[in-house]
Amino acid sequence: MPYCYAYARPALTVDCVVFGYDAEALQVLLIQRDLEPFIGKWALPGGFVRVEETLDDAARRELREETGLADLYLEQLYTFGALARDPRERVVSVAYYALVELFSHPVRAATDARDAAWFPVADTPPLAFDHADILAVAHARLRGKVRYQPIGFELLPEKFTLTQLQRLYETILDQPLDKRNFRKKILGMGLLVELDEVEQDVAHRAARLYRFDAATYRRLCERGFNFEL
Amino acid sequence: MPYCYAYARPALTVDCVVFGYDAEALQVLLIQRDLEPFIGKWALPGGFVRVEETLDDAARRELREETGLADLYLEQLYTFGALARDPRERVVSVAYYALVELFSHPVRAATDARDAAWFPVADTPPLAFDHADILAVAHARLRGKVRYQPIGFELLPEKFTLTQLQRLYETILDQPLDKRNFRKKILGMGLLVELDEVEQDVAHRAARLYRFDAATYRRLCERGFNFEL
DNA sequence: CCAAAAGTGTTAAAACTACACCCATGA
DNA sequence: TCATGGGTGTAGTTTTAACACTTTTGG
Repeated sequence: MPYCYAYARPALTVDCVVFGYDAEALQVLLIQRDLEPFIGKWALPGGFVRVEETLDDAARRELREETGLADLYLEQLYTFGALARDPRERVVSVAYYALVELFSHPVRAATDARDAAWFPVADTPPLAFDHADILAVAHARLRGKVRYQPIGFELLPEKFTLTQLQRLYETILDQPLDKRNFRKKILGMGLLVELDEVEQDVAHRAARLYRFDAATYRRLCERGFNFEL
Repeated sequence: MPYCYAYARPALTVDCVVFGYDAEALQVLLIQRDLEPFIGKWALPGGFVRVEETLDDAARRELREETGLADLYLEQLYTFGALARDPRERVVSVAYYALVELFSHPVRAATDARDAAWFPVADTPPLAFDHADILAVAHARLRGKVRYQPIGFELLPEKFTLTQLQRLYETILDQPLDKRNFRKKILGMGLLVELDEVEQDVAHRAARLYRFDAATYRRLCERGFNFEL
């Protein structure tokens, strides 16, 4: 035990709530623990923060190590510090949430994880630690944030149809949206580029594809533009 | 050094950004450090998290110890984990922000603090550590949150005039508001109770006093009400 | 030709913005 | 009686909400 301090210190971890979207429901990436405590239980990916890495770096490293995911939208969520979160000892955890396009990012279990898999947010298995609380906070944050930041696009492929986008918003906000009003509003912002492409392999009229124009968004933001709904 | 661990652990602190409002400007409560490092410099109140207390408890305890403040609106802000935040060693800090009615809560310096005083947010002395960054994040959060949560009332006395409320919003949002439109909107929400009292000791017509009706607000929230602007 | 989803405008109601004068009070 | 801020309404504009049919395509 070579690391000694004058006062007791809580352990510090990061936990990541990774959201994906599969045209049916909002999904969350869980790992099945291969370590005590809660061995065999499903949990959020995460682990201890090293003393020489930032919190963001720790979150990205743990995600890479435990699930194989890299290069995703990641943002700090909240820090959980209840006394009995972890049965072993006092552990404070900085939670992050991430958004990823589910299909183009296959996941694989690795370090400390027996398995890694997607579950519908509304229907997860029982989770280890206070991870159900963390998931609930993350879900609430996503619902709130999606209305005034264009982060929904992180959950879709680069090219998408307006109907896909609408379904995504309907799923996250859990309310139906009017098709014409939705299109008017979203196109009116001028943040979508209409592509010369349409959907493939559908048994009906193919929809036009669009992509989100991040450069224009940044430019508009500088001029005081606010994304909304 | 009786506390030893198998891996190195960052130290964990809390820091508090306490906002007040004095009819002129938004103020922040700072303490003058009486300890190394940054001895003599102004800083946010805060300190180490004890292993047997929650983060919220630590924030409240440090505020009480260093400034004498208790019973205020307190909310977690963000966790700061840059590698060189503290020149001594790796320290991760969970930042909180608090709102307090400035006049009825006198502050006094105490533990580890040579002095405690209010400064205009827009004109603080140079701050220790990364506390200027923390203050900036807290200020941005306050500006954002005040629009869709009725937290501005925490900065005013229990009984206030509509003009005081309007000035507060103008100060926080840093933009002028139209008097008639502001009154129409805020009264239209039905969250203010008109009292049978008016201002005292003013050299002109005395304004009616109101108070925020927290009970009604909670009731409306349950029915899906959303405070806005 | 049928099924399925794409795409497209209008209208009424509500919300927002801009704006100016009289009133009450104390000095 | 004057200076100071308190209190009040309306009209034009913009935004939002509700709503249904025709088109395209593949099976």
